[in-house]
Amino acid sequence: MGEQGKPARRMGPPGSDNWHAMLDGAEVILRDEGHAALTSRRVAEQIGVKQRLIYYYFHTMDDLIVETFRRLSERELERLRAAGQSGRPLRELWSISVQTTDPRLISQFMALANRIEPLAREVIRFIEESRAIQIDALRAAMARSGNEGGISPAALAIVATSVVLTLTREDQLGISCGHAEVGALIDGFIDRVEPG
Amino acid sequence: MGEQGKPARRMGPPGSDNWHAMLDGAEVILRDEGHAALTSRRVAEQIGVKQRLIYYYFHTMDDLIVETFRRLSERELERLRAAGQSGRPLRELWSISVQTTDPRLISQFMALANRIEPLAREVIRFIEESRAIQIDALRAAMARSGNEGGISPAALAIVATSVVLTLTREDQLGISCGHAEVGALIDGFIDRVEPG
DNA sequence: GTCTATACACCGATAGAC
DNA sequence: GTCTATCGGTGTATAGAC
Repeated sequence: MGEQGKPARRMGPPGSDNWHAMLDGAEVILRDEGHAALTSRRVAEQIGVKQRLIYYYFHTMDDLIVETFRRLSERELERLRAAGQSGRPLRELWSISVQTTDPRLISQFMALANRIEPLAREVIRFIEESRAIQIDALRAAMARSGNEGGISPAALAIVATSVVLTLTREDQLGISCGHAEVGALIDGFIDRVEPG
Repeated sequence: MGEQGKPARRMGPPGSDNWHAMLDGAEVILRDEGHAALTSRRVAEQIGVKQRLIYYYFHTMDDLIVETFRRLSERELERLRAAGQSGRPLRELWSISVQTTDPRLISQFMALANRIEPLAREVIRFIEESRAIQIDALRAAMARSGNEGGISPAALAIVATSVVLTLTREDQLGISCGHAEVGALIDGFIDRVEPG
C-alpha cells in the first residue's frame, strides 16, 4: 500500500483516523464542489484540522486524490465481488451499480485522470477488475439459461456499465427521456437469464 | 445568442476572429491540459493576445466555458441533423458519434457542469436534442425493417450514446476488453435494420 | 479595441519550533 | 504528531491610458 517513491519525508500513518478523515473530506468536497475546490486548505477546514497536517499525511495533493479514489474503488470492488458470489449475482450487481454510481464523483475523477497519471492507472485497474466480475457472472448465468442468442457476455458487461452511468448522470441533470424504456430492457434481460 | 443579464460592460463582438480564437484556445487547453489549466492567462498565451483581452470578450471565465460548449454542441447537432436526413441515417449517426466523441473534452465539461449551472442547462439541451434525432432515425429504420422484437427506439438511443462514450474513454485509457464484441453487436444491429 | 499595471485572494509546499 | 509562519507563484477581475 505505501510504495511511494519519494525521498522519505516523515509521514502520518495510512489507515489512521486523520488519514480516513482526510479522504472523507476530499470525497465530500469533490462530490459537492468539484475538484477545483479540492485544496489542502479546504480539506483541512472541512475536517477541522490545520492545513499543514494534510502534508504530514500526504506528500502532495495529487497523492491524496489518488488515495481517495483507491479507497473508494476498493470498497466498491469488495461489494461487487460479494454480489458476484451471491445467489442472484446479476440482480445484485445491477442493484449495486445503480445505488453506488455517483456521476458527480465519477466525472471529477475522470477529468482528473487526464492529468494525474497514477490516478489513470488506478482507474484502469478498477475498470478491468469490475468488468471481469461482471463478465464471470453474465457468462455463468447465460450458460445456465441458454445463452440469449449468442450475445457476448463481455459486450453485455460494457452495455450495462455504460448505461448505468448515463442513467445516473441524466437523473442528476433532470433528464428522463428513454430511461423507463432502457430500464425495462435490462430488467427483462435479467428476468430471462436469472429467473427468480 | 447574447442574453447576458449583466449590467452591460462594453464587450467584444461574438463571432469575431478573436472571439473564435479564444474558444479554439479554450478547447485545446481543456482537451490537452484539463480545466484546472483553463485560465484567462493560459488562453491568452495560447492564442497570442494579452490576458486583459479575454475579459473584453467574456464577462467571466465561466461565460467563456459555456460559450465554448455551446459552439461545440451546435456544430455537433448540425452534423447529427444532416446525418439523420441522409440515405443511411443509422450508419451515419454511429459513425459521427464514434469520430467526434472526445472523452477528454466530455469529462471536462461534465465535471464543470456540476459547478456551472448555465453549462448544465446547455448540456441538457444538447443531450435532449441529439437523443431526439437518434430516436427519430431509429424509429423510422425499425418501422421499415420489422421492429426487432419490439425494442424501444428510445432505449436503443440511450444504449448507443452510452456505449460510444465508454468505448472512446476506454480507448483513451488503453482498455480494450470487450470492445470488439460490443462493436460487433452494434454493427450487427445496424446491418439488420438498415441493410445496404 | 487593445494596452499596462495592479488589487487582492488563494494556491502548494516547506522550515523549523514545540 | 501537530503547530505557526511564510515563501513564491498564480488566479480572477478591474481601472484607466492610448
